[in-house]
Amino acid sequence: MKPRRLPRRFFARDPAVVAPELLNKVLIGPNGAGRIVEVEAYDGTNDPASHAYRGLTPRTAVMFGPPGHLYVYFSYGVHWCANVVCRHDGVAGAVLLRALAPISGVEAMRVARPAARRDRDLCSGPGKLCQALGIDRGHDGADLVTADGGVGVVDDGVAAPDDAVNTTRVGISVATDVPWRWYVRGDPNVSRAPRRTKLA
DNA sequence: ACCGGGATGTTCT
DNA sequence: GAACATCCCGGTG
Repeated sequence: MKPRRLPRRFFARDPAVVAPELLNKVLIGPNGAGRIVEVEAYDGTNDPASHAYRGLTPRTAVMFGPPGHLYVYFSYGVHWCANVVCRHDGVAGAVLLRALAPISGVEAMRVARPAARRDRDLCSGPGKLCQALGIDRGHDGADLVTADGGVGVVDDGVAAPDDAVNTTRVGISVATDVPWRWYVRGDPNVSRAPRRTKLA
């Protein structure tokens, strides 16, 4: 099947519906492309873990805009993380892209991520995949449907898995019991669960 | 393998 | 000040 960009209406639904359907779609960035193998849904209205939960701020404005755009935020003062904006204009929601299986541009990704020892380390985390693909602040608000800023999501004919693992989200401290993380079963690029810091 | 700690901007209390 | 949708490196077993 010839690759096609996803239509706007694909994104204009609840993030928890869009997220598992994004598995096996292809994210294109400045440095290359990768198959989406891990995602998390964040609902801006009812979900205290969402950046948009407290309302519209300069940082979260993109999430309140039209669906199909990229919401890019700066994490821990070090990394960029990329989300796909969902739902309709005025209602916030997003899907965090957590891991990719590299497809093309692997050489450029290796240059962009010198710390990656193996190719499976290139895109196996939300900060890693942005560094590998060259996604940063300049892509916040970019339209994935028109691929305006060099970023886009396409369907190349690989269906979303019907046996994706559905579990709780990673790295948050509220709503930790909500099962809004999905990943491709057995894929080596899926991020490792962060080590629990020792509690007092 | 596991663990501790550092980096470091933005947002919120 | 503290928390944060993270990642990397170095020490120890």
